[in-house]
Amino acid sequence: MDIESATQKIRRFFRKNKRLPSYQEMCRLFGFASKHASFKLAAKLIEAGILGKDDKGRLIPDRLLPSLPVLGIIRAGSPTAADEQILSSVSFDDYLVAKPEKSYLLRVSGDSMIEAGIQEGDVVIVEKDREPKEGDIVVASIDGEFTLKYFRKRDNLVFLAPGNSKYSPLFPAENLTLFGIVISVVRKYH
Amino acid sequence: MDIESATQKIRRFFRKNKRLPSYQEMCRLFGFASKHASFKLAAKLIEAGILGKDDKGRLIPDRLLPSLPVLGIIRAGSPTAADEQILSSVSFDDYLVAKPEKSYLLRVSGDSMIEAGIQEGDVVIVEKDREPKEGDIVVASIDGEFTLKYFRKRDNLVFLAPGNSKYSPLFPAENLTLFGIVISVVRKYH
DNA sequence: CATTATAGTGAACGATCGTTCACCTGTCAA
DNA sequence: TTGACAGGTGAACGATCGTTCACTATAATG
Repeated sequence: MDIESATQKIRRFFRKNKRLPSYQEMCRLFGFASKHASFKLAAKLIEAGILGKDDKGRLIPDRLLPSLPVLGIIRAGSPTAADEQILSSVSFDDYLVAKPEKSYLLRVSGDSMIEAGIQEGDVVIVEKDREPKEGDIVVASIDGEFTLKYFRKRDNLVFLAPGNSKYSPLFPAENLTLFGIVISVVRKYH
Repeated sequence: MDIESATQKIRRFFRKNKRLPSYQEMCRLFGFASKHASFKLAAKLIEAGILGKDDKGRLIPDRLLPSLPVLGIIRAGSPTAADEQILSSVSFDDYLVAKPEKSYLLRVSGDSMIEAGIQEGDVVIVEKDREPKEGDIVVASIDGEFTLKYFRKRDNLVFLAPGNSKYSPLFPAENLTLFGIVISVVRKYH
């Protein structure tokens, strides 16, 4: 049983059960008859940095989580491994949603932010209770209308600007309520 | 100890340790002196659908995972809970990356796909070993140049089209190698 | 051939696991 | 005042946990 296929099997187990297998379960997973075989294999995985250990000796995932390789574009040539490893080990959940208790998702309808690269059908992650800065994309209700727009502030004048030259900026006549600022955008093609 | 604050503490533990606490650890977490108190509290959380149980009696997360509310835009009015719950319980990892073993990440440079809503600095998730269909966005090497473009096929003529009217379509003179098709896009603002 | 290393078996240990049971409070309604 | 009940304590159980040790089988090396 080589390390790579073992990693793959453990990863599959972890994705399915949301936890790591015990040594006993690894035996079923790998076809071992003895727990000690799993124990030694796990030691190798720890050595390889794929698994880790708790303060109290329990197995914990380390580089087991979907660590997609991050490639960089070199102008001419094939894609090569990028030096930055920011995304490689972190889950998208942690990467995209900093404060899950203050966030919600919104499926975008309309084309008012299309020049900002936000299309119909995209999902935006919105964080509440945060002071918007000039240029942020915000979810707002302006005079009863509910929209996704740029937050603009010019000489103490606050208004909402669309990311689409077909539309005009919105100046609040009566009421402007902010429901949060957009911290990330997600799009899925297939 | 009410259910909500217990859920919050367990969620915090799970995010930190990538696993659920044992009843003993819950005692430290909740300030209990007896495991049985944790046991009964966990029973309530299971009743509430927040936790679940394994085939073998182990605790597993159910609705504990970061379940961001998905809101929908009603034309006039405040955002309300959307009927679709696709995203609510699924992690972004599972949502965005269908086949992690065949995927990689690419940080986008350049503006050649800006009209497709893909900007400089965005991260695209690319899946390898997949036959591109007309209109797919692909990562390709054309005559030694490495790019992100639309895959076009017209009357058996294959070429690459940019998502930016400033640029022209690229017709392969010698060589066209595909490195995968873009299945999702991720952008982070803050 | 002998030797060393690698991989797996199998038994055993103390610790921790989930679970059950009996008991001890308070609080609130009858 | 009484009884029921919910919430927490504490001890106990068998099962499983991680870990250790001694042993076997196979392959590679000299």
